[in-house]
Amino acid sequence: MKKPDSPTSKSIAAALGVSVATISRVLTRPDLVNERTRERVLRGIERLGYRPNLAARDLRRGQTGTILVLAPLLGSFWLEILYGVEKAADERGFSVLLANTRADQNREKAYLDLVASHRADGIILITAALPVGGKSFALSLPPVVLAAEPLPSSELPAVLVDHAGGAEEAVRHLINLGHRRIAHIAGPDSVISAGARMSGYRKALRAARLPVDESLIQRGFFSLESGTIAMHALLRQRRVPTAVFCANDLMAIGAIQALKSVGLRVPTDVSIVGFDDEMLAQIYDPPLTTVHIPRFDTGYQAMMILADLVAQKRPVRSITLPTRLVVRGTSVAPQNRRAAP
Amino acid sequence: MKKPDSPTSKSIAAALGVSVATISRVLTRPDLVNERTRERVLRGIERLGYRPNLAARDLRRGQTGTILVLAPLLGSFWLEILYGVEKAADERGFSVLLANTRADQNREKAYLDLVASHRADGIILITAALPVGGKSFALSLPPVVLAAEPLPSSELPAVLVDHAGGAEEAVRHLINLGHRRIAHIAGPDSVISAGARMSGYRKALRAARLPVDESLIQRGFFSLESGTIAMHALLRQRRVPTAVFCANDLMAIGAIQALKSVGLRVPTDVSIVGFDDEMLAQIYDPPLTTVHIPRFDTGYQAMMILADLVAQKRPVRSITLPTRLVVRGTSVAPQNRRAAP
DNA sequence: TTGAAAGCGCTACCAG
DNA sequence: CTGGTAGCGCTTTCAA
Repeated sequence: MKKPDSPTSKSIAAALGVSVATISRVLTRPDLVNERTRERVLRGIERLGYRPNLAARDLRRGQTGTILVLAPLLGSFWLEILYGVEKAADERGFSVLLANTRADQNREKAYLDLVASHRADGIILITAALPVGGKSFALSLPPVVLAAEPLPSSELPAVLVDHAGGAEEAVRHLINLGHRRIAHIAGPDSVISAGARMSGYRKALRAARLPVDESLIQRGFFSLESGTIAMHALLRQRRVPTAVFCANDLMAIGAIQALKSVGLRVPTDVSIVGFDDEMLAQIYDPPLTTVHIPRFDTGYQAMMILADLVAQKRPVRSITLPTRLVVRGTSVAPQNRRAAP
Repeated sequence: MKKPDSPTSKSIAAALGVSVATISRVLTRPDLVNERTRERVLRGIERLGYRPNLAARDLRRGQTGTILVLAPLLGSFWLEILYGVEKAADERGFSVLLANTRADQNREKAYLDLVASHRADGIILITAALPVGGKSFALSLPPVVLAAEPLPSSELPAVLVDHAGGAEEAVRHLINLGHRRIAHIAGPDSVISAGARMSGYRKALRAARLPVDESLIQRGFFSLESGTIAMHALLRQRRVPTAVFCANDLMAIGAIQALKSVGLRVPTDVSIVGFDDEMLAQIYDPPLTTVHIPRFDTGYQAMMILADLVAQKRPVRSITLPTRLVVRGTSVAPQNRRAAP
């Protein structure tokens, strides 16, 4: 029985007749090593299957090469952001720790501590609604970058999305189609981006000199059911809207289902526009007109900023990414009912 | 200017007038410490905001308390497995590193190395189709648990799903409804579970003494488009099937869209059953009859097994989880066309 | 019950 | 260009 212990720099050094310092240099600053020794060491490492112990390296360097992605829940929406983070992390030589806080403050705190505990160098916070532990948080702040969703009154660097602009474009699209009575199914007040989407809706209406009818604004919770309920409420109005702009795709689909359930057709009777452009939007029947959010890019940029932050490179700025309207099958010009037989 | 360095066990020990050993013991073996000292140390730790340096702990212990989840791509399907892994990891005190191999062998190799590099203690492999670096892999094997998808000829502990049983139940459901001409849109040959689903299909047919018509079996690639294409191929058969069992939900929806495009209705003209029970299946119109896979549980169990493996606890076994048929709106008894006017 | 001290494996500094 | 070596902060004997 031999020792099945994995080789260390020391054992490799001994086997090759060089010092551990040389092993280390070959791996981290190869330019400082004579080419022939370097080759020899490299071959030895390969042959003996040596892998540097990153725990030791981390300890010595005081860094981990790992970042933490913290999300309150992990829907398919956030998943794509994660892809982007991963891609960038890969390029910058970081590993990605993933943690799901399930919107629990305690869990969140615990995960934030991972940075203080030297398990990660920084954090990408993908969150909505949930403020992070108040002021005490801001004090001993680890490197944090916000992704996709702003936090109230926070100076943290962030990669944001132009929710208001996207909403405005969506509603303008409806207006250009000829709609005059356009409703809005909004997201919860607690979510900042939901507010931004609503203000975009209002702005587009005002820009077209259309009245903003508050009874045409219903609030939902981003769930399919809440979209259905909101739509039914809209249907009870004296004059039913000819189009509805929904704050996300799921509620848009809920609205469509409500419409179908009372025998109204989309888009013939009512046009619907969603927000987010989830996979769902493309696949649904009819395919949903919606506002695309550059999720992958959001994650990618956030990771890049975080990497700079950790390396204390350039001064960090926040950036806002544009959205893009994707016109599919749920938005058409309003049909003049009286023209029908 | 004071040192903004984070406190270490040494600095805490000095501040409290105890030795570093005591600090360590309070945190890891509190029972070995006198109650009063323990209280005092705990308070001191709290007050000074001490967090043990996990890199140092990892180095000393030779373990990291971190596991790696390796997935070839991260669809919403895998996401729920991830939830389960996370939950269990949380319970067992592990952190979760996430890596997306994008089905690239090199990246996969690199990530596998994270264990050898002491960045993680073990791996949960969520994969399909892709064999992992051949025999050399099996040699210096880190603790690995397979989730959801078996690997060809592998002895690795795994949490599997009874794909064949689920498929059989789905087809039996169709048969019980009165269908006799049931087609199958299969997944790619390279995916083992796709094969299992097909064999379940065959088995159900045989059990009902129904002929297995090979022309009624079309192959797809788990994508929506491939489902559409396969359905069109089925439509070209001399006698169109009255029901189609699809190897996943996406292809089922592709099939439905193909049917709609030629003016056939689901389920009136043709019944459709999917597999996986993705969120999509519930939301789609009509809602899809499909086979539910216990994804969360799969991840949860896999993590539990891995934790045991890492701790070298009980001998590790593989387990197979059952599926569950979810009857929704796309499967009904076949309509007798001749009875129509 | 507590303290002193020996490393875990690596990197980076200092000599040569 | 290379080697020797001092720690990084922690856990864990071994003594007291």
